[in-house]
Amino acid sequence: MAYPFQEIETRWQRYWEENKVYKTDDNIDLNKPKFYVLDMFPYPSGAGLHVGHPEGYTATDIMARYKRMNGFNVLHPMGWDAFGLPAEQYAIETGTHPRITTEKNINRFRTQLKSLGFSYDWDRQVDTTDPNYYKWTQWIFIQLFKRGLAYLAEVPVNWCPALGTVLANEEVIDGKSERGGHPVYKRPMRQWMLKITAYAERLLEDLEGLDWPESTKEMQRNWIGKSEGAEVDFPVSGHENEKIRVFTTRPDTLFGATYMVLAPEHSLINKIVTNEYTEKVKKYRDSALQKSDLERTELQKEKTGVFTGSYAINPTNNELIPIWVADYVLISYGTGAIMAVPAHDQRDYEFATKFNLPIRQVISGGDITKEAFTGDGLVINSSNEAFTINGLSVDKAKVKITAWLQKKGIGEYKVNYKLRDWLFSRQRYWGEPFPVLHSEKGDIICIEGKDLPVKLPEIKDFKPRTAEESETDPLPPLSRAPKSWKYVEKDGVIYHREYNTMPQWAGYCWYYLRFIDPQNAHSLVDKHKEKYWMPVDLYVGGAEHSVLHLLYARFWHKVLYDIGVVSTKEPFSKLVHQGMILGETEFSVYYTKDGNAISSSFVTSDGCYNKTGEKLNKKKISEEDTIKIGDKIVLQNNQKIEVESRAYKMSKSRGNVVNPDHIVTGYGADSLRLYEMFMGPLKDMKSWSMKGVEGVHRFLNRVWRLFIDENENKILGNITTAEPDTLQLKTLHQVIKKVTCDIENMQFNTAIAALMIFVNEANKWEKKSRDVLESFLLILNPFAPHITEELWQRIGNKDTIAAHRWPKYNENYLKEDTKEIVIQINGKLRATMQTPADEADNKKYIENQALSIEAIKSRIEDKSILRVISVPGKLVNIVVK
RNA sequence: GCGAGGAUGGCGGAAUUGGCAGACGCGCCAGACUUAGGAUCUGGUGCCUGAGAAGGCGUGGGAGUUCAAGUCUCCCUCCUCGUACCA
Repeated sequence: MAYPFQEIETRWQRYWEENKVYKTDDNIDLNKPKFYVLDMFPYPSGAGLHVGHPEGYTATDIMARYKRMNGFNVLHPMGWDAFGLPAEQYAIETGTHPRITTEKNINRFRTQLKSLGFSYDWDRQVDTTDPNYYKWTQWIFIQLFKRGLAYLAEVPVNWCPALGTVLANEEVIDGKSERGGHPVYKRPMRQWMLKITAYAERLLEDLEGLDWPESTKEMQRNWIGKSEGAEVDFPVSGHENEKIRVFTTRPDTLFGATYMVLAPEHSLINKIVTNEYTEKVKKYRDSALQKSDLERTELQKEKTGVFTGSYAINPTNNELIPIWVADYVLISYGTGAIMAVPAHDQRDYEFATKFNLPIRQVISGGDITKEAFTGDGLVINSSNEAFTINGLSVDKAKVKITAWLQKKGIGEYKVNYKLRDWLFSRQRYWGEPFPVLHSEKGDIICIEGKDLPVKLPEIKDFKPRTAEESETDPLPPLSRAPKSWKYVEKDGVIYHREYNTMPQWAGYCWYYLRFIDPQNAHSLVDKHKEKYWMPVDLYVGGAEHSVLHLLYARFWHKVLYDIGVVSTKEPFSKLVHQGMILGETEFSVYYTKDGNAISSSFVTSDGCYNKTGEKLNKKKISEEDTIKIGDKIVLQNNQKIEVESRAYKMSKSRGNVVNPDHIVTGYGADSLRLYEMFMGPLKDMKSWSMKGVEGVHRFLNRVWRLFIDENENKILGNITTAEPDTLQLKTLHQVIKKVTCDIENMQFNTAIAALMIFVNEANKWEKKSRDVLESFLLILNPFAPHITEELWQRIGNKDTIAAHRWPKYNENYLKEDTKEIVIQINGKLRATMQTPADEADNKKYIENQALSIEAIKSRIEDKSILRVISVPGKLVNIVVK
């Protein structure tokens, strides 16, 4: 019945492994072109592989196999991003050392990946938790430190009590932790920071030349958040020595600044607050500081703030303007203080309206009685004795006033970035130790050379102190390491080690370099090898890493470039995100408590009846119970009731997770690979369908029967060495052309469709040419490596199919004797005609032919021809009236 | 709010430069083989009208450009993703 996929797949996987068929040798022919194709390496979770993993991995595997067959040296490695929270959480819960869990999970992942037939060079696998690997992660940190790009600072950090650790800005989403969704609070803490801001401009500029999804580049641009403007000093009335420096992108509206706002954390507040307001301000600050990020932004649309009692002086007109404290100004951006121009900034407008502060229009346009005018216009109300910008456009006014500020020494042109330095320490156990030592006096020295790596010490209690007592600094697990690890004597001075560890991203930042030279004990990567293999030609992975990993890795890469370790400015020249695979489409009906069905169009997004607000029960039904009428899907037996049809993200709780192991057992790895590529375009989100798996599985069975007599279990007798006929050659060369072209463009779904067409055709042939079938196996091979190896061997070849060259198509075989020309009347298809190929491009000829066709003649005989348009080789359109 | 992407049969999706809409697969219908079929093979299958021949309508909705629009322009609706007081 079904071809013996299990036996075949096991056999060839063993063959590939034993013969190291996919090994990328260290001594390669450097004259051959190279192709470095990389997957974002996985975190080996306890849950094992899910069907999302093989999607990108199959795509890269197809590219790797295709490029090898085209004479490229291919680097196609796999490894493990194995530091991280889950193993540590498991350790906390069960006392199992994270190393044990990690090893177990890695073994499971590797077995699973091997069962899918990926052509990785397993001799190159790297593991971020391997001391031989993190030695170099630590080495890179030292390079950063030596260049002033890593520093300790007391900074307001994102403190997540539930996780017992601090998080990077990039790891906080909507005021909650990216992992787990726990609330995050701002608190000052002394932490390691990486000066990614020093690279902001280069990170922004170099995006330009990358072949990456536009959306991802745009996200990085937004994250870097470059804005141009000016910094301006405002003197504080009654405090001769104090001034408030603000950043603004709208210096042209300086005359319209009617008040100022300091962030609650601003250091000047205590100096300038008047006695009368001290108590109020303190209260406000305390409450603002206690709020989580979420409370300060998302939940609080209404502006709040308090007056300090002090006034600043608007330098353009010497007006006294009140200084307020409000949490809509963030300490972490710009200078932590703003000049408020309520007429031309919506946030300031809302604040001014609420607290009755003056609003002065300085740009013409809009209606400032209703809302702030942020558009373009001409400057008004903006002059003093010495100087005017009235009548200028916004752009010109910006330039002129900035020059004036600069001349007076009270301001200057300034570029600001939203990007902030990268908070690089975590209060966790399962991460890379920092290769530094601290002395009592606060000196920091690096650990280098033979003292690397600094290995993780053995400890028993992996728990971070989850300081609900949020006043005290959290104590990282490493602070409980044995004294022998914690203290180090050097030149008579006792140092203690760093107790924080690096975040998971650290090892992820540079693994693509280690794959090039994974065993090198002397350097991170050999210079010559690096020069040959870099940059990564194709990088495939999820869009969730658009900012985090891909920005961090680019930053480290640029540092490594600056110190001569790598030869390219950017690590990944082409990037593709595979789309998420959702579960099977589900159909559901909503019911009230009384059991009445409610049409889905009356159901709110949170599952309530929009008429009564009642929370509804959702019941999953089978597709057979539904019917589509018009553009609505309704219940078969109650067609008034609309049914909700949706595919959901796979999740354990929803019970719609598809386990790749089951597909491999039931249909084979080739079917899984083929199905995932056939589902739709790689980049698109798509939903799983078991029927679809069966469809491609049937296709592979048809391929099998194209070669094998199932009763005899041997090659069919009608496969001969005789010359193929022209039709067979044409069919073959069509599919070679289509598949070649589609693989180049990573359009695997249409490549597979073309392969299916070939098989449908070839199955009709009475006699089949062995050459033709072999060529077909070669182009099917990257998609379905096992079945093609088997048939390749059974048809009489001794060696592996992987060693053979990709077939070339020959245009001569694709030529047609006749071409079909479409005939339209007024743009509507009315007939087609076969035309000799050598006449098809002759306009006169095809027009005359078209007009002589009976079906056309009869349609136009009582009408007059206005014009005839013809496209050579394609169509004739007759315009009549 | 802002930014990006998307909407094509019953479903997943095809469709160089505007030039036969719906490739391929699923599902469905009919037939063959069969003790049987949820195996396999053959044929059919966008919708509507029609016995048929044929005709009309069709790429989220509305306008426009064009001999010709899924494809180009403008407006609108909905969906997905990202982001959110960044001065």
